[in-house]
Amino acid sequence: MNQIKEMEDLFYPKSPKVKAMYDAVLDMVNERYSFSQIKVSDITSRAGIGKGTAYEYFSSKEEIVVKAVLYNIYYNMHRMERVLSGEGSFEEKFYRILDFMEDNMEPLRYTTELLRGKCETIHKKLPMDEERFKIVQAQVKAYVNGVADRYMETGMQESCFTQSNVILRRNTLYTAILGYFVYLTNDYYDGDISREEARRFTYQGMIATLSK
Amino acid sequence: MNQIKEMEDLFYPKSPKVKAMYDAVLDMVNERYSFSQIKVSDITSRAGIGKGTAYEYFSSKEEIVVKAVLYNIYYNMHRMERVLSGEGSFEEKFYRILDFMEDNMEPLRYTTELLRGKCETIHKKLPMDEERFKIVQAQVKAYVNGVADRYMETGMQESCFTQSNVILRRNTLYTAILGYFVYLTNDYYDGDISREEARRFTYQGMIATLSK
Amino acid sequence: MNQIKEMEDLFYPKSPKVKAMYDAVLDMVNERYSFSQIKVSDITSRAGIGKGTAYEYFSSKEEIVVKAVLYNIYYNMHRMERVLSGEGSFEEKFYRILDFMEDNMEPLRYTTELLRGKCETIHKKLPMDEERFKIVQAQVKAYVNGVADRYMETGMQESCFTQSNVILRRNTLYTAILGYFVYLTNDYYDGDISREEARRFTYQGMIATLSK
Amino acid sequence: MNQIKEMEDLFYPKSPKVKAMYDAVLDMVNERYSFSQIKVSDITSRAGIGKGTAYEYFSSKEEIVVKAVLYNIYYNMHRMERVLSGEGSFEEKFYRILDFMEDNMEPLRYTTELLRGKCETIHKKLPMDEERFKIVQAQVKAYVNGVADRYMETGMQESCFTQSNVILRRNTLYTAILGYFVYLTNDYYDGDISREEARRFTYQGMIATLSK
DNA sequence: CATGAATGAGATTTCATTCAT
DNA sequence: GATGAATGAAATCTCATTCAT
Repeated sequence: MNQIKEMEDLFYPKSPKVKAMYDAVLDMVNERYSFSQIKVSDITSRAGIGKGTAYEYFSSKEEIVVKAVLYNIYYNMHRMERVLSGEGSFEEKFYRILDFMEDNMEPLRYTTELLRGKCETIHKKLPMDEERFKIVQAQVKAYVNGVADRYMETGMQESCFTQSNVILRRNTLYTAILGYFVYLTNDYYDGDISREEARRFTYQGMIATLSK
Repeated sequence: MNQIKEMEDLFYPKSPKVKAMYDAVLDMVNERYSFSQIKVSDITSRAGIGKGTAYEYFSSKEEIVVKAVLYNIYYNMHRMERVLSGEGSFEEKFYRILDFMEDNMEPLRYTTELLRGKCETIHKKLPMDEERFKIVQAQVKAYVNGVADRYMETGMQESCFTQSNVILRRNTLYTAILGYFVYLTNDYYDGDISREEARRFTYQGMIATLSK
Repeated sequence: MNQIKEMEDLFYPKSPKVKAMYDAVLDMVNERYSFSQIKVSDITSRAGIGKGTAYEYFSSKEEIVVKAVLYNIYYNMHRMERVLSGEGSFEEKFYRILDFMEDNMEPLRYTTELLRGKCETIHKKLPMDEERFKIVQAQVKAYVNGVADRYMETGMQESCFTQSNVILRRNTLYTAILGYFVYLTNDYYDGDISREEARRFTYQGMIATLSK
Repeated sequence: MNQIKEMEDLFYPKSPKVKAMYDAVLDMVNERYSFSQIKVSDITSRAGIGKGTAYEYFSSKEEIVVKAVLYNIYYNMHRMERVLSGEGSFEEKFYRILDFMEDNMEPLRYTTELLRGKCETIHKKLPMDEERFKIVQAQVKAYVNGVADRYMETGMQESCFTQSNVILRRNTLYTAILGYFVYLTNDYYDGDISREEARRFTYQGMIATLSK
């Protein structure tokens, strides 16, 4: 719990300029710029600040981009958590998750890739050492898993499915979300399958997988 | 069919030096080097040739890397196709697919990311124009989809499931594969879920999703 | 004499903040920071003041550093002058000079190097023009030479040596001091020659050089 | 002896471009450029090569400059050694040493300053670690001392002086050379003392210091 | 007066690409 | 064909200086 508190301290933007830089990075991520295609000068000009200013708040491009995407995850998971702990059925909330994923597809992909890539180059330039970075990564993951687990628990309580193994339930949720991405990036738009059909089919697949 | 023929001409390495360069690129991809982390000098030194030689066969780094990964897909899909048209039950073959995916996880991820990224920079440096490139991309996709569709058809014939919509079947296969990736990259190794359990659970989820 | 008065006006720190900045610079010089390694932000943070404040009193980094070292020379030569015009034999005073040099070795070296370096860059940033700067330099030199000459005159009066040429006497004094530096930076500490031996040998060398 | 061999390997320029870069650095040193005033672009343009070429041979500006000055010392000490082991009296050779010093005053000063400065910044950028660098430094020093000691031994043999302590003799030589620098940088040119007088006086001071 | 956030000119460094051999 | 030394455009990063508060 105070781990999350630490993340909050780490990533909550202290200044509007930092926020503007995070937004600039995330815009570029949404426009599918890769890490090396994102130039510091692009970030600062989009953020409407001078190039040198970036280095008042961060010590390298690597730090800017990594913190921007971690901030994004943290910020959005927070919003999602509120939605999931609010009103609505298990199924309705599943579609809210898909909405959310649709809005954040690119940063999520990007984060995954960034966190998985050959990191030597990146780690060397981060202010935190590799050990510290792994802890942060683990915290993010634990946080996300916690949100997913609590959500799946409500599905169980609503008798939507019967599977009681927490890990299988969680991974099945992740798989269903990825499955929806498959529609998004492939066929739903070419008319064969409507967006609604894809969503319902995805939901039912998850339920079927977790039942009996 | 002559589309495939064309790909074959395009990607089948004409010279052992080209093959060595493709292998070098794919090794680096497996070691999680990102596109910008792959240096031309690394490729040529790993391939055991001079740096200038790369430009005898390709006109840019972009061309080398893109062709290497497309070659990889083409080559492996070919092998997979033979497996899938050979002996064995639908379920057995599913596990062969997972084997294959496990062996080729990195290049597959990489290819996906590379083909999805902001391509202006890359396209500008490819010898084919964007139009031409999209055709190649579409051919690859159509080829892969064809293999998947024929495989799923055999599952229908063996009465493993009842779903008759080709697109839903295909995407459910892709989803199941991605779902197995979720285990690979997350939990199966930390002891909660064994590799075998993860595979069986994945298979059954796919069958459940496609039944009734 | 009114030249010295002018130096006094120029370098006697008007405000405790200026004094703190001079001290900060001199500390860094003693720690062997080169001119470009001394950052304005280091000076001000060591002096315990804000960065902008430096520019209330000086118009460039160059001016701060140059005035700090000139101030240092002026201040210390003043102290030395009092010692040399006080009680004690010529030989005793020589050892006091060596004491003093030992304490101020780094700033003295630094000043020498700074005043000798390619000065275009530095001059362009000084509030005084090159002409004016040369005058100040000449004043410093004349002042130092005056102190040395008066001291050597007492050696003559005490019949320590016979050389009557003022310039030869003065330069021999400087040479002896440099010679002691040779011991300080080389051998005296490695056990072969003790600090006391080095000092006595240096003194006797000077006397021998100036006799008959 | 094979230590010297190692230095030779390390500093003898392998390519004319490297030699041209060394010359460019040494020219700038002679023009009194400080380390930070020497820009890589100046070095390469003076050497008549492209900026990137510098990084084919060296991995940082620090390495270029440090190797240039070490090369210079090594090269010149070599020449000097030949002179000192050739024909001529002890006194004649002393004036040859002064000639040599006059020609190489700037690089010698510079080297001294460079090797004495706060080196953190510089060491971090050298390809050799601090340990290795200290060994090279020690080799240079041992080499120079060896040349000096052999020369002073001949003075003893020619009965120019009586002092038998090797370290005192060596340091007295160094002091005499520095003493001549005092004339060079101060008074000899303003007409009071001729260049010849300064040299003779310096020689006699050294002999007097080392006699009886 | 005092401050420190903001700036951008200018430095170092990288690496895809060329081309003489 | 094959090579790798040479290149320079373009990137990251530093830090003296300004100026609104």
